[in-house]
Amino acid sequence: MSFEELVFDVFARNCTSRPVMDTVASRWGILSLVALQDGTHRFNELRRRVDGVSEKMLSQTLHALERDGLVLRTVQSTIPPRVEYSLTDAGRRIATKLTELIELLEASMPDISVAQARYDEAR
Amino acid sequence: MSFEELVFDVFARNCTSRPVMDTVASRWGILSLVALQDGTHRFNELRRRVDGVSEKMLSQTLHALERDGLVLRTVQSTIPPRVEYSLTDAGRRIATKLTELIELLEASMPDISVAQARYDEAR
DNA sequence: CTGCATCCATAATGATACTG
DNA sequence: CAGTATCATTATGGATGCAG
Repeated sequence: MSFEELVFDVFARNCTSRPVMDTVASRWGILSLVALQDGTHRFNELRRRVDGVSEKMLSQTLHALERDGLVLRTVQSTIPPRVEYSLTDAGRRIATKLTELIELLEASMPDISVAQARYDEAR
Repeated sequence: MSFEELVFDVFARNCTSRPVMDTVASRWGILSLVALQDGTHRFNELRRRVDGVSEKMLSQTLHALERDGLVLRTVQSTIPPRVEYSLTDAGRRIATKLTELIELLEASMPDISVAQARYDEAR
């Protein structure tokens, strides 16, 4: 199976890259990937780190990222079970870029806050 | 009004950067910002470019980006009206980073497709 | 401990029709 | 052209119960 010669374009309505982008750039997808950048983490560890995520959404997000080959999930069938999540090489590359985006956005927040205040003022 | 001394953290549940990140990294937020990278565009131009977006979502997304100070909206009250959208400096910085993310993701799609096929195969 | 399954409430999204 | 309004559909979130 080879996809090498295909062109992927997120601007195209039915490109297969669209759902992948939706998963990666989703609210919890971004935070999950970035939270895994400093190494392996367990489920509830991630849950605490990604403040506000529900069990259900974190589980769903991690499975989607695993399916996309960005997150690796390893299970140790001990009692109690130990499930660990980490990034694949592709996942790490994307997480790095997401971190840059987050840093840029957080650095822009002062300007953004001022713009929002001005905008809301005007109505 | 000064926000300079505040720390913004998207990982915190109630940080004001969270909704901004949601807007920027939303399905249509990303594509709208990147579509505006090569200059000024009109509403229906963007609508054609961002394949699959509904009128409502494009309108909503552009308004949110305008409120965040990332997109500039200029109206010429002629008949028919001419409304133009472009990026602000902050918008341009973020759009540049989003473009890098898109390029990275599109370049990773061959690997991702293989991973998805393997994953789906296994169930 | 790590989750999946289910039910329910609410929010986001989309299709369509209509207006200045 | 550039939207808004309305309604239908879908996604998301919270709570709870249960299993390996």
